[in-house]
Amino acid sequence: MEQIYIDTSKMLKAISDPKRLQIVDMLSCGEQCAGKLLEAFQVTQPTLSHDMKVLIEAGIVRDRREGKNTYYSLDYSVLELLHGLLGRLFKEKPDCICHRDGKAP
Amino acid sequence: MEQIYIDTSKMLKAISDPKRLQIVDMLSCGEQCAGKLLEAFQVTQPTLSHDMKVLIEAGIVRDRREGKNTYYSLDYSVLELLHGLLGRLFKEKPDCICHRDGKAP
DNA sequence: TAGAATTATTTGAATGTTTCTATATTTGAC
DNA sequence: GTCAAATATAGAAACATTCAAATAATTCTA
Repeated sequence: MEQIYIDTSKMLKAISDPKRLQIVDMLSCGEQCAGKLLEAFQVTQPTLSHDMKVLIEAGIVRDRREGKNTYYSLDYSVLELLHGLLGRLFKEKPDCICHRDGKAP
Repeated sequence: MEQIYIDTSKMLKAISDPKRLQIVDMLSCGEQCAGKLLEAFQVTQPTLSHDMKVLIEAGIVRDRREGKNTYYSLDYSVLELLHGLLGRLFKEKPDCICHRDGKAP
């Protein structure tokens, strides 16, 4: 299994949850602190904290501490990479694995 | 929770597995029958059958029976929809939920 | 209709995810 | 240093997912 599939699927898994997808949507207009995000969702604080960690570990979100608050923001370079990857994945391409002989990598 | 997040996350979840991502990649050059896919992966036949069902139920893949064989192909309209959705999700937009008052939908 | 080939479904065990309560950590204000 | 506010971590229960073995269903061929 090629690494690209593993890395991509990790990012996709992070946003393949309705709540986390909505968090990404909320961050798309700029960074927000945990408290603001918590107000917008009906979950406990530890649950949100865990979800943010999942997004951070996937590379999609960055965190920044400022005083008592933690601010979260999207990593656009990673998101654009993911978006481009998917665009290429869906389209026919000369180096597609279906053109290779034998087993898949 | 708005339906769009639920539907989108269902599609994302379907392709958030390295194996299924690779299957989508293999189908991006045209339809393939189950036997061909099975040759390319080191999984049992029931496992592949189950994975195909997940992709079909997410709307990403269509199946077509021809004699003893089942042929799978990508639904490009759905994939382009998903791709466009993600593109918009990541970018700032006037109707973003972060601009709304009160709680998130 | 029998038999073979191809794909689908069921079942169950192992594993992973979600999300809570309780507790800990970090930081600013006093 | 002590307290309060904001966030993180630990632990546990409930729930969902993964995947192989066994079995069933479908369809062609003879």
